Amino acid sequence: MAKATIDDVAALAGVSIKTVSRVVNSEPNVRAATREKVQKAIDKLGYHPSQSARSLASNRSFLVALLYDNPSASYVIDVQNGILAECRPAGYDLLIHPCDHADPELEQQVVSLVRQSRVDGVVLTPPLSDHENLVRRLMELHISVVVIAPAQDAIPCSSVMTNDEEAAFAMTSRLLEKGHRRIGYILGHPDHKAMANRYQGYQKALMYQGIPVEKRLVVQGMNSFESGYYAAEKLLLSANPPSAIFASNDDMAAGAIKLAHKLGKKIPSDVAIAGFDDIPAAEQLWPGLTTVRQPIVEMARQAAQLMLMQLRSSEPVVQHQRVKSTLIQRESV
Amino acid sequence: MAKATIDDVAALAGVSIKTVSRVVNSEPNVRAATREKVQKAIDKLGYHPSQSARSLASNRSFLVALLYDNPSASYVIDVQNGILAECRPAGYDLLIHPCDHADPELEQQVVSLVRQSRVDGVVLTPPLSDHENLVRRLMELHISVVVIAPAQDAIPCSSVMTNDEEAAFAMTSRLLEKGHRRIGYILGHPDHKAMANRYQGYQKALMYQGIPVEKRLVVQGMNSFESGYYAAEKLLLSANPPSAIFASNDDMAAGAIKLAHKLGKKIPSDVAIAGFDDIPAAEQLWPGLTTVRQPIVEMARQAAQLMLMQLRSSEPVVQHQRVKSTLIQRESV
DNA sequence: GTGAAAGCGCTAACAT
DNA sequence: ATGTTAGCGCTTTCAC
Repeated sequence: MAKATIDDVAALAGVSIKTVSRVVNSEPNVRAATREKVQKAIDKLGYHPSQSARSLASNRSFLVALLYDNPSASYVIDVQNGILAECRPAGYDLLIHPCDHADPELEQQVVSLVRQSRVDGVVLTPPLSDHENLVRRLMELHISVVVIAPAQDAIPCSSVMTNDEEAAFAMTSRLLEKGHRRIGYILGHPDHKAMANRYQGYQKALMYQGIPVEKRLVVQGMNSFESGYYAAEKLLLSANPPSAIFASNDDMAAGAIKLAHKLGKKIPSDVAIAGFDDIPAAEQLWPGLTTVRQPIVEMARQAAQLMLMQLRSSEPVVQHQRVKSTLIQRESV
Repeated sequence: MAKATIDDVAALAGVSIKTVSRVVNSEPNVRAATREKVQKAIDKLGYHPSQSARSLASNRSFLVALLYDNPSASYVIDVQNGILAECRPAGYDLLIHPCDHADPELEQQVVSLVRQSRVDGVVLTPPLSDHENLVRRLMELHISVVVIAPAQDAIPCSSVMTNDEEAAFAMTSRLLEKGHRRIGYILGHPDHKAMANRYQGYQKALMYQGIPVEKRLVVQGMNSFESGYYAAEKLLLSANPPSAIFASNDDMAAGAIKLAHKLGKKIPSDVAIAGFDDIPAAEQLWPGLTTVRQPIVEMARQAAQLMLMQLRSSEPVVQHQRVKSTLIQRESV
């Protein structure tokens, strides 16, 4: 059973290759008896259709690409798993393609990828989701494009959105309920536009309670653990330190927690700390990190579903899904 | 510039398609002038060769698959990145394929993948690296197979090995130097044979100092954070608790640290805790986790190099690389 | 409900 | 150094 081809199967089953093709692709217009006969031949020969051959003939690769530029391993893995959960049963394989959102040649590289590998669709994660030129370029190639968690729904392709602003509003409100009035905020990477939505939520919650947003309580972070550590340093070593810190992602919150420990501050009594994302480390930290959980796997699944939908209907289908994040209460707040 | 084919390029350049093919594949026997002429036509038309067509014609897919069954996101991402760093420049794309090492149908699924997608090579990570039947099956398909960190070098294919036993020996010795005499050990998942090597190192270090291995100080873990937490519970709540705990991976060590905090024990004065792997969380924890760093990205790169080497030489090439892990001293020991 | 013929866009083996 | 001729293993179109 070296490598059976469709001809071998057809010969063994005593039918034409077209009929075998019909059976393999679950097409109609085959008598049950014929179908069974063919199936038997397939099993006996251990026949597996060649992707390359069917790609060439049908001009579809059954390949989906995931483009990402995200340092968070857990995020990427969750996205991969979510996409695969939908794509695999549908017969699509996943090509992964990490890239640099700031690379001026990004667009061209991606075009090469799409043209060469003939991928049928592309999924983008933040911050690529907000790279309008890239999205436009991709759509010109007439392939299916879906973006995960774009900052705005202005993007002209299907997307799965989150309620980041709302969730950040809720978290800030929670801090407020606990009696905190001076709440430090660690901003996310400026290239990640979605991070701005979280900051919006923070501001709105404060304003809602008539509390002014103090510039000195808002410091820049870059999404990394280290940047969170240093941002927290600015906050906690200042003349009038905040009683709580809300970091716009968990890695930075982890940095803040580590600094608090170093300074001998008790969490949450001396300083409460909140994060955003619910990375695996969030529950491993001491104390457990109160944060916002994004249903990443679910988002990726929905993105893949949108993609498959588009792939099936020859017409371009643009649809926007929305998922909800939830507040996870642990011990750090 | 809808979709140029090799014929379009040949026509525009005024040469035969074979010459275009030569230029595209950087083959010899083309005059510099001709090469340039063809290149210009390629650029002008925005020509990208079709993978499907060349796969079908050459019987190579330029696709490599990564098979893994590993819950650690950082591990998988590191492996992916390492492989891509080598494969991409060589023109190979990466297909990812998470799977279940305990699934009785695993072998068949993998065979399907390889036959259908016509992948040229497969990389396996633990615990798949020790799945002898799977490896054998894969090799029967005459594709290039490389395993990362197998427990033994008995596997009949190329591999990149680690010195787990040695590193565990070193870590245990470090604990001994610090004066610890009762060192608890949290075993890894029994299906991960490589974990047994770490335990070997622990035992040998103790024996080397004439210290008997106490059964009560060795508890079973399952590689997860939770299992580490419960294993540490058994150890620390026992009648005569150890003064140090060596967990065979970082996730379990993190669990042990969390429990120690809960019990109000100071780390490392009340109980020292050591891990293995150096996951990103290791430095984010409080106190920082003393652990063993495996050069995962480097291992993956080497694995990819072995694979590419094999892919280039038609003969099967079996080669074994060995990388060294290093002890990372932080504050938990 | 089934089949025959014509490619898909390349590479391989052999000319020239 | 360059060109010609066959396929690779399927899907598509159209005939029966």
